[in-house]
Amino acid sequence: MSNVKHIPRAIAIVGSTASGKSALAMEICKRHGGELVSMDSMQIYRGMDVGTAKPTEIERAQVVHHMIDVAEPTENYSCGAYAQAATKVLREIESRGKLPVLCGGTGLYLDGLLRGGFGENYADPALRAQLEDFADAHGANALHARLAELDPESAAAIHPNNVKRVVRAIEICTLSGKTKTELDKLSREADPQVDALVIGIRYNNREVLYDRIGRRVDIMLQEGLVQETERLWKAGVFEVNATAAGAIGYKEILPYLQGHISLQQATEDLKTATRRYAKRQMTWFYAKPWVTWIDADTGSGMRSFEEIVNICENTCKDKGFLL
RNA sequence: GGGGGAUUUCCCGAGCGGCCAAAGGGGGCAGACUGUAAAUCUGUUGUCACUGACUUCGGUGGUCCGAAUCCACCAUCCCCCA
Repeated sequence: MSNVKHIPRAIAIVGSTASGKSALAMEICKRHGGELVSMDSMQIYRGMDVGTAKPTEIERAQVVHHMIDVAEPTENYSCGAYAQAATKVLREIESRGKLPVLCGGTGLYLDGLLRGGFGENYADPALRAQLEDFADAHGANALHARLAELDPESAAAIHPNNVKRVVRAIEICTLSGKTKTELDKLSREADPQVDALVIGIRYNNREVLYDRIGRRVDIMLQEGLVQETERLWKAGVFEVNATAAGAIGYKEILPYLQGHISLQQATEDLKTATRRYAKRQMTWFYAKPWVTWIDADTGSGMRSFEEIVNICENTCKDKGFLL
């Protein structure tokens, strides 16, 4: 039979938005012949550049970037599709003798990659719509009861009010012919797709991070976030109920374009939404025992970029991911 | 100068004599999340020695067994007449 399947090794850099993870990942790539693999559910989409803080042309010329601009904003990408495509990319990078460096803030995508076992992408928009209508008509609890019949364990794990998740779980059970619980179990037992050293950038002083977020938003506005949103609007992104329409930035600017609120209000909303998102990312990553944390700020203030890069390199060396 | 309406907990905003530490929303804080995830959802949000006590509803003083809710005056803001 076959030998043990080779699993690509990779360094993964995670953290909340505006944490500085991209700059760190770029630097690691430059120094060690790496190629960057984005783990970002929104940089996936073409034409969403300013709002997703996508790497610039210059940056992409300096370091090869993957998993960016692989789908249209009007289509719906998925975690499963990401896991499969990214796994392939990682293998290719390694076969080229380069170092794969994953970087991004979409925790679910990282999970998908680490756990593996994703097969077919179970999705049926018509069924989905039908289930949503059922919830509207009969209430969230009634829909939840349907899931409880199909897959009691999933039902127990998902709050009845979380209609979106309940719908998705029923969709998966229906299309796969298995319970979601069974599929999760299979995925847990499957071989991991990547052997990754996950490094997280952390801010002990939240104000420091929030300042960075504020500044980043101001820059996005200067770089044409409003115009970009308008382009997406005209392309119909907001009409088709696309995943991309839920991206922070466009969602907050749209009411301004529609004349409902002032640009100042939209800017404030955007900053608030970004801060809240950052908090959710922190909650997600803090709960993962396998993240090795680097403190971006110490008791005496912000660390220099140089210092952060050095700590990261040393950590990678200690764990055998860099020579 | 005269008449009317406001003032509520971080913000917006309900409440119009007891069931009010005060609805609801926002924000904050904490959390969940393996298949749409920058999404979605949950809890919590006056203080404390916390199944109870204490301090809050512009200010001061009243009425009442009892007031955020009624009365008087003061302060600030808005509208109308002049």
